[in-house]
Amino acid sequence: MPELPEVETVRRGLNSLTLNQKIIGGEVLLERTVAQPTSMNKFIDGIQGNAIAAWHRRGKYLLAQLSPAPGWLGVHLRMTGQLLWLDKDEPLHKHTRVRLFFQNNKELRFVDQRTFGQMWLVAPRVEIETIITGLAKLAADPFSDEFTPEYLAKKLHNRRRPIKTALLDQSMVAGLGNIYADEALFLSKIRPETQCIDLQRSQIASLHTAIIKVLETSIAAGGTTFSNFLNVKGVNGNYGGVAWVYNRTGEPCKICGQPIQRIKLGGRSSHFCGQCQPLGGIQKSKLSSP
DNA sequence: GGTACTACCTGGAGGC
DNA sequence: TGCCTCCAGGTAGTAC
Repeated sequence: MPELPEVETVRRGLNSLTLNQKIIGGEVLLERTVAQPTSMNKFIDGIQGNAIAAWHRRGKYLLAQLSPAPGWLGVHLRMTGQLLWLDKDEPLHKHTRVRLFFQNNKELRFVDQRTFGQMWLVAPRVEIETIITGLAKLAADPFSDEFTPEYLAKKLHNRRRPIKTALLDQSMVAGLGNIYADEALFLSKIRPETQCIDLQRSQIASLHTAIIKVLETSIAAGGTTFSNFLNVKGVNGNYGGVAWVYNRTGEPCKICGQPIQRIKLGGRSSHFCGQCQPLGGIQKSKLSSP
């Protein structure tokens, strides 16, 4: 399930492979993948003849800046979406949803098993947030100057909800998902069900550091090995091998040896170590690397 | 306004 | 072997 590090890995790959090459056509194989415009012909007509000047990322959204018509192509991978840069004659995968044809027999292919992923075409001179409405709700990016311990403390101030649920809320922190929320909470020794209002300032500062650290570690590893994440060349990431708690239910904690526990919060699985992440307590740090 | 819950969707795993 | 049920999870919409 692509989160910020996976989306950033894809963005970097796309920027190295797809820029300044004319889009000569396309094909929409699953209509609901394209959220805007609702007409498939308008989508293809609007995008062809352009090239991609640069790929940007906001939270988990990928935004392609089009040229010469200064519009945008927005992509959200949701759960299982993949953007693959392939030769046009590569056999079609069963879950291929959208194809964009480039010069030189190349193709950008959107493959998405669970069909949650979406694409938007934003016409020139149209405010991007009016089309991709999720962008307007995004909080600060963890790698932005705006994302400081004070910013995080302000966001969590007086909130009566579990910190894990808050971290998954994109209006609190942009880009975190289930994997890295669990990992960041482990690194900061905070139990997932801890109410935001009960967090001490030092815990929030620790959490702020942990969020950045875990995201940087994963980006350096090329994203996660979990699920079916692939970069634009179809290669899996390497983060899974160094995960502290995610997807390790019952396995020994890498710090204390206690079995990793799993609970449900907000309908999502949360993984934690009951010893290293005591309820309401702050433990002396022993964490360095797995 | 803040929070919790549900639907969307497909394929794999597990039980019978 | 085949069928059924449950589970995974990001986001939008809805209810309270």
